[in-house]
Amino acid sequence: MVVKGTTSRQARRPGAEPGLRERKRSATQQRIAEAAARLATDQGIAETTVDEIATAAGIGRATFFRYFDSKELAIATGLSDAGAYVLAGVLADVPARLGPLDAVRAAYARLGEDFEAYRPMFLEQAQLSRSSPAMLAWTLYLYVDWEVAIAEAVASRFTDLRPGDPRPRMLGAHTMTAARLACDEWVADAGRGDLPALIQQYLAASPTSTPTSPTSPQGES
Amino acid sequence: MVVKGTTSRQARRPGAEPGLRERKRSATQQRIAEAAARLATDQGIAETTVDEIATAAGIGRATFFRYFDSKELAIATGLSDAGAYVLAGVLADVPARLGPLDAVRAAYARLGEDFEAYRPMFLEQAQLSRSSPAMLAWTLYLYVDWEVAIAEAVASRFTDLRPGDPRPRMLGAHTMTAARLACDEWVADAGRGDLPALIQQYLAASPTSTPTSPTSPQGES
DNA sequence: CAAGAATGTGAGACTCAGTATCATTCGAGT
DNA sequence: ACTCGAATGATACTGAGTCTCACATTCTTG
Repeated sequence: MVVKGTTSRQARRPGAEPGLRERKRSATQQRIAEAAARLATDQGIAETTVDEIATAAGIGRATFFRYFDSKELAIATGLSDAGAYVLAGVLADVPARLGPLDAVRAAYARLGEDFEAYRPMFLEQAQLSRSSPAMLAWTLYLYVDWEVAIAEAVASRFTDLRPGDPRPRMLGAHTMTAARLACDEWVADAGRGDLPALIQQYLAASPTSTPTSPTSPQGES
Repeated sequence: MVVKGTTSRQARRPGAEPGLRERKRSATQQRIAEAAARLATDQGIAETTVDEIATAAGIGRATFFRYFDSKELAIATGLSDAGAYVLAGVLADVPARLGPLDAVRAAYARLGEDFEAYRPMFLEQAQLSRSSPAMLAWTLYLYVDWEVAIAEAVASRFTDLRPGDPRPRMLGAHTMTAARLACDEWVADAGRGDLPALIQQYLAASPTSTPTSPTSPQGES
């Protein structure tokens, strides 16, 4: 759902490699998202028009809307391409013996290792995502895609998984929620705090960690 | 954040009852949301203009945007006022001995009792919330308010709650996620299934129900 | 390689969402 | 009653998002 659907009535057989048309399409998609994110980061969202983004991406205005439903969505996509989507990829490299939740925590820990290098860029993007109601709304919309990606990435770690099992999707949502709330708190603190640690704290705060049980703070970075 | 903030520099002392001005304001807010939801339900979202909503609510066009940031937000608010916000209210009436998660499950069970009466209306609203990317984005945006409301409603059920404890917010998000995903599945099934039961299933699928541990099905409907 | 079908593209026109301004009206407190 | 701050509505304006159509590009089939 990240790429706006093509009108392809001309179905491609599943096994074949993507043709020139599809490669061009995803390349254009990426150029637009990158241009949108860069312009919005530089000049602000309101000051960036779709015309500018389209020109910067080397396409026409009408074409822009064939790729993204809204300006905010293009920006949010460009911001996040460098961000949370990689989590699904990292998840694949985490030891298979780890359970779903532990795998997520390990993946975040891995990502947190070179967090400091990206801190300023990350803060800028996190602030931009929250800078207006419309921007936040479309960011939340994108999170759904990430939830699905994470759900697919962890699904194999569930044993006795029945079709339609709610657990992978719920874990995907839980993961994104932890990231979102941790980011909220981090941004509210002007990006001074330790975001990876915050994420781990939120991840640990599962709904079944009943108050009577100690809910050990889990202070690992 | 449901009501768009007033510019009130003339602070009202916290104890006093709301004056005519504030009562009028929330009444107008509600009239707009209701008119927006009704028109959108009747004619569709794209076919409903802000002008129509404003006229139906008996206000001017410019005033509309002093109450809502976007058309979709007004519609989503109108749709949800009849829906999930009541959950926070029901939560207060649930026996105090229940823990946070059990309280949520009990509250949903209570709401599910007269679900059948509202099934058609509920389905219509759920479909409308998912009818377009923009509508879904703004619906997700509203869910954040509900998360906060639920978090506040369950906070007292956590023992040893430190300020800034992530658990209430995470539970609020968990609750809304369960409702959202259950609704997705329910809508995909054209509203034929048992929504309350679905919600309970999703609620039970907590991230710590590790696959190695039996993950007791918790089959109470 | 040729030709036709399917699809992607850009230009321009159009509707309407969302913002800003300003004169007017309304509510709260004296 | 009087005054100040806030809410309102009319108006005008920018720009998002949609639509259509002519044209270009890619895919397919022979």
